[in-house]
Amino acid sequence: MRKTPSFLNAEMNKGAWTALEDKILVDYVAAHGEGKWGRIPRVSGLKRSGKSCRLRWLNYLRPDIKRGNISPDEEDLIVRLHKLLGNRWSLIAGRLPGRTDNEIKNYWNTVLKKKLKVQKNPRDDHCKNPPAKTTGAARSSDVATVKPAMAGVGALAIPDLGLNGENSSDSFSGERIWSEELRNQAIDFSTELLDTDFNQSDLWKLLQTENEFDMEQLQLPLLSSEELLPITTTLSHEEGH
DNA sequence: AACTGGTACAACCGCAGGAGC
DNA sequence: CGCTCCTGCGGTTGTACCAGT
Repeated sequence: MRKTPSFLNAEMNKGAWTALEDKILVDYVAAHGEGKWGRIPRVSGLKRSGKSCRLRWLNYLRPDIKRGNISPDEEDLIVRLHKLLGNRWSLIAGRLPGRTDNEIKNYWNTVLKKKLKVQKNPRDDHCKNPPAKTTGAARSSDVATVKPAMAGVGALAIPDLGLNGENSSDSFSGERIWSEELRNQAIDFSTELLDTDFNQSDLWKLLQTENEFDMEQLQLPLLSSEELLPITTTLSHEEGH
């Protein structure tokens, strides 16, 4: 791989961005759009590498960045996605609107790693956050008729509420109930997977090649019948056209 | 008030892969 | 086919901030 010429490196600023640099970058993107990051130093005179500009824009300056703490719902989703995808931060971030891969990665490394470690060794935390067990209220057979793998992938994001409406604890957050918004988002994810040619998708190939996809092993709650409804409806619609 | 250790997060680095020539 | 450029990803580092002593 080619490296940036040393004479350019010598001129590049490093470290924290100044307000002026931010403004130059924002102005550039407003005028030229995203992409072609390597041209920014030449065109705008900004003494930052293209990579640095891209990172600054994506992780900080982009207008749709969601500021503030990660909500418990988002935290749950991160944990579930991480169980399935591993350290694919960009994929995980793709399911959390307004959050960046860098932010999620940092959050995982500084917060969630410790939380999960405590859950694995509850004595360390004297049962403050006892690890919940998967109830298995919704069995894998429930999804067997609707392209089980796909339904399962979507289901990873949805805590099982139980067929009778009572909350069963999920693998991370105990008995807390997800917000309607995030639940809908997770169901959208499932539907999206069905809408797309999932068997050809990168995610599907990844799951197959890496043999990571095992819902039982992951102890992830599967979709209840209620939650499967929007998916089965979509599928019936597709197959019946 | 000064020091210290821990935490959170911004930023950098190396690498891989795709596109265009 | 190989080279160059560009983009994106994940791991790691640097540092500001904060709480505790």
